Amino acid sequence: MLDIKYYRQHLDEVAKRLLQRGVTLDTELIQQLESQRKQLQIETQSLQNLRTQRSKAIGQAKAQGQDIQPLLDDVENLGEQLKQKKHELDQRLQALQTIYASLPNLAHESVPIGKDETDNQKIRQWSEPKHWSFTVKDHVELGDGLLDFASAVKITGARFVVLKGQLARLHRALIQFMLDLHTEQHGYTELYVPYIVNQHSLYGTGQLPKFKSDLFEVSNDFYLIPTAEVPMTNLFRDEIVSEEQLPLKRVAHTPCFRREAGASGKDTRGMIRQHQFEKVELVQWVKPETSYQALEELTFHAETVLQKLELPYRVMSLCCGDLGFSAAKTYDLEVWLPGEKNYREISSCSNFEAFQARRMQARFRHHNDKKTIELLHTLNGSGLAVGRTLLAVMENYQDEQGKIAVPQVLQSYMGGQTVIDSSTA
RNA sequence: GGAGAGGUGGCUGAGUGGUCGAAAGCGGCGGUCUUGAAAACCGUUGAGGGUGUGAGCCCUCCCAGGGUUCGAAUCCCUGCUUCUCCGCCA
Repeated sequence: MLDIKYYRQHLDEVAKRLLQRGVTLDTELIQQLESQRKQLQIETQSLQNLRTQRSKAIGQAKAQGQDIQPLLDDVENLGEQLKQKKHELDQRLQALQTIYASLPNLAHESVPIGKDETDNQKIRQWSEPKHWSFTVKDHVELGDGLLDFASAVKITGARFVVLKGQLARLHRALIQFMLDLHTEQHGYTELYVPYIVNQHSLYGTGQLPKFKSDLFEVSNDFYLIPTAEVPMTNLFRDEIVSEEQLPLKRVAHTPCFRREAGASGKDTRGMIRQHQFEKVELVQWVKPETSYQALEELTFHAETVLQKLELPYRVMSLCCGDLGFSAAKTYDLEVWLPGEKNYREISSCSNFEAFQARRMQARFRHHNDKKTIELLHTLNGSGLAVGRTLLAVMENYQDEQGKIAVPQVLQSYMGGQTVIDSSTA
């Protein structure tokens, strides 16, 4: 959410910038609601003030043994009036809150203008797709025997997978490798977090109220996490940290659960788009003036995983129209998939500025001026999506016989094994 | 799952219907003293919001959400949560 005061004072500018993101703001309605709100709030508060004064007078009179009946008669209607005003005020406040909470973040000035993913801007590219002297297979063919979709359908349903043998181990090796890299070389502290969260947490990071249909609801007020961003970022909900603690950097590996409600028919082959997948997530809490530098660093931390795995990728700056709800700026890392002959998203690194922090009241106290409390800026990025990394490794490390070489950095996590052969694994 | 006791400011903890946003202590910040520091002493010290150019004035918040009352930290209901005991359990 944006600063309410900012909405009030710069409504036209906000409307203009939201339009870049494809969101039309009914400024007239907002202005109308705001002016009603202002009037009702003043009236309500003055009634509350009156009530307090009268109640105190009654208390005093009673303490002195005076007859309080005349005073009670005097306040007879006050409660009813107050109730009425409060109700009217609440209606306006709720209407405004509903509008404000459903509005996305404003894009940073450096974000490319555009409507959809075709307008995303390529920032850089690392390495080149390999040239193959044989017909490459995709991960579904390569994983024959180890990548078991049929069993998953039987156990659960579509968009799940069972991994077996050396492939399951490679999957686990990737997780260990990523966690070790980020904790040992990039300064992140590892976390283990709940995979089920309440609605307050989902509101804080921006999944609720707008994107409920993307989530698996376990029971009333319990949801499976769609990303570790939710439990991690909410660690500092309603907290005031001291400036010296910043930047805070955390990493966690969790499964992620997504309904993929809007994706029916899309990416149905293989394990590109699953209801359950593993992700290693990077989260940072930083001072506002450093958040864009932090975004570059965090993106580089994610890129490092791909570089060490020697997987060709490119970095895309998402345009206004393709930006996620809470993000002010996002870099997507797209890995080369020979089986698809295409780059596919494998990490998304975003600066949310104060958008999430405001929703969750995550703040810091200035070191020099202890009275000053300011909202933090939050960032996160996948470092990386494990399922997609696994299939990227499979497709990029295949040979003519359909065997998969184990990337060098993973070999120590695989007991020294250098090749996965699905016919023997 | 059963029984009992709790949840108050950064922390400890008092407050069981009236001028309480809340005693006291600790901690923090500023000062006096000191060559410096400590000690001692003095002062100060929660958050969110409304309104106003401003000084200020005002509202809300004592786990959360409802309720009773002229008035609620205090009484009632629901939920969450912590601790102790019992049961069950990876």
